[in-house]
Amino acid sequence: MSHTSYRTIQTEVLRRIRTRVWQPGQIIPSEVDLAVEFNCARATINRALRELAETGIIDRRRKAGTRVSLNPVRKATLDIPMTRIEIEARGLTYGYKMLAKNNIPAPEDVTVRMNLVPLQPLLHVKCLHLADGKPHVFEDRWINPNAVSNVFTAPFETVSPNEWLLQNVPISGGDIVLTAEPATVGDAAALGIPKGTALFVAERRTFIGTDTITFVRLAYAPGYRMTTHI
Amino acid sequence: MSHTSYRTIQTEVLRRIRTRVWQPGQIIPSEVDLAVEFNCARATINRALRELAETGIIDRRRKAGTRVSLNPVRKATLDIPMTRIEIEARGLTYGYKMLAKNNIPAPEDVTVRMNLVPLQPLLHVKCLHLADGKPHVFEDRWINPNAVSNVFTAPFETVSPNEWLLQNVPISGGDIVLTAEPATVGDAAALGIPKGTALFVAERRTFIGTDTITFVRLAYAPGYRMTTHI
DNA sequence: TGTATTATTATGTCTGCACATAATAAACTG
DNA sequence: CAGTTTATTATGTGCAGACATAATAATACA
Repeated sequence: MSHTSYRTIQTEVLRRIRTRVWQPGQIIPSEVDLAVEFNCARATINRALRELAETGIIDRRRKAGTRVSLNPVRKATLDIPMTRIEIEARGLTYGYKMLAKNNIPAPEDVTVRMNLVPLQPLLHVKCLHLADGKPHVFEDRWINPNAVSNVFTAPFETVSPNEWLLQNVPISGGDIVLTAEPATVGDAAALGIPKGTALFVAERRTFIGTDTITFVRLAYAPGYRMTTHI
Repeated sequence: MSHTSYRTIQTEVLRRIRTRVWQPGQIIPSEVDLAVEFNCARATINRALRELAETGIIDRRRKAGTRVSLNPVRKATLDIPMTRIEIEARGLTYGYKMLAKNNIPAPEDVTVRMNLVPLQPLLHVKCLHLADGKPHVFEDRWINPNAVSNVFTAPFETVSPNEWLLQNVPISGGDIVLTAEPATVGDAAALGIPKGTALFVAERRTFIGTDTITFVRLAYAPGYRMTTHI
């Protein structure tokens, strides 16, 4: 066996798990043993298994060894592109319209989520992303000017906060909450749909260090599908 | 600098990207150069950058080199646990109730999605997962008996298909579609909510090789939040 | 001048070795 | 025997070197 790549090993390991040669909860041979079996370096086995562990298929612990996951928590990867790119990737024409821009004290539910003091003034931008002229997603965003000093120079009349922030603010961490909600009056007006329509909603918080940069609620027009694969 | 781990390098690379020392679209020094700068092996730089590339922060291409992503497609990881585990992890009591089980010809929308011939008999199971006695998610599942020969022996009266399949069927892959839908009559009856309520719905297909094992529609009770972080 | 061929180069992967570290098992001790 | 200390061990990480491969740049050629 000459060409023993880490991918070959992954395939074989997956086959053994699928065919129950190695059963859920069971320990599998050590890296050293597998390296002997596959006639390769331990580093190669290590890489193969490390990547599989990242997907949740196997569990690894020092000294305890590697075992097939008992409670398979599969991990799927969601791609979070810029909205413009997402629309253009579907072959549709992207359109953008700013609906409102204010620098106002944020309501409490926003300041709580952003971990800021109540009534702190934040930049509030509402806008609409269009696909082939039709409303695609309604963006309702709060931006912390203290974390993004030059935000007042941003041309949100022509560039979406989504895009401007991605291009102008240092990349950092965040979290995302996906829910289904009935369309509010504001959603309904922006998207041109009846109030109460079931909407796919994503709420995202973005941090830099411990500061919350921005909080955004994205209400997608009916029919939106977020897809991923395992 | 003695302790130059790949994590240290990742942190520093991220810092340079955040602080615009390396700007979006710009090429960054080669692995060899960075190895010299950080006084470590190229393999260490390689690992640091390879992992960052997996998150979409940088783009790497042979010969062309490594550059900071111009259109950052962030990648978030969704955990897909067994429903029982998901509920118990929140400290709630898990409950399960089978609502129906039939071996019937599947409707066309199901056979299409499962890539099967029309009207093929499939095992249809409807059930409810409860959290602290309250409906949590309504599971409407179709199982291909040809791909899961022993499915008729499965005790779906007491164990959910979700759980039984994960424990008993070798899975090779699948895809997930997340949407928001108004509750159907069936959803409403199962979950005890008004028809038309906005529901978070996940549709999952699971494959073994090219065969579709199962197609499931999971309609979550109002208030369900799917969370992830970047 | 446009096209085909041939370097060149940065990343991709593998090896063999070394030491670090966390978690367990074994030994020890009061 | 319970509790603590001390091996032991599988994985985690790092290094130096080698060859593979894809993509570009340079060159040769028609």
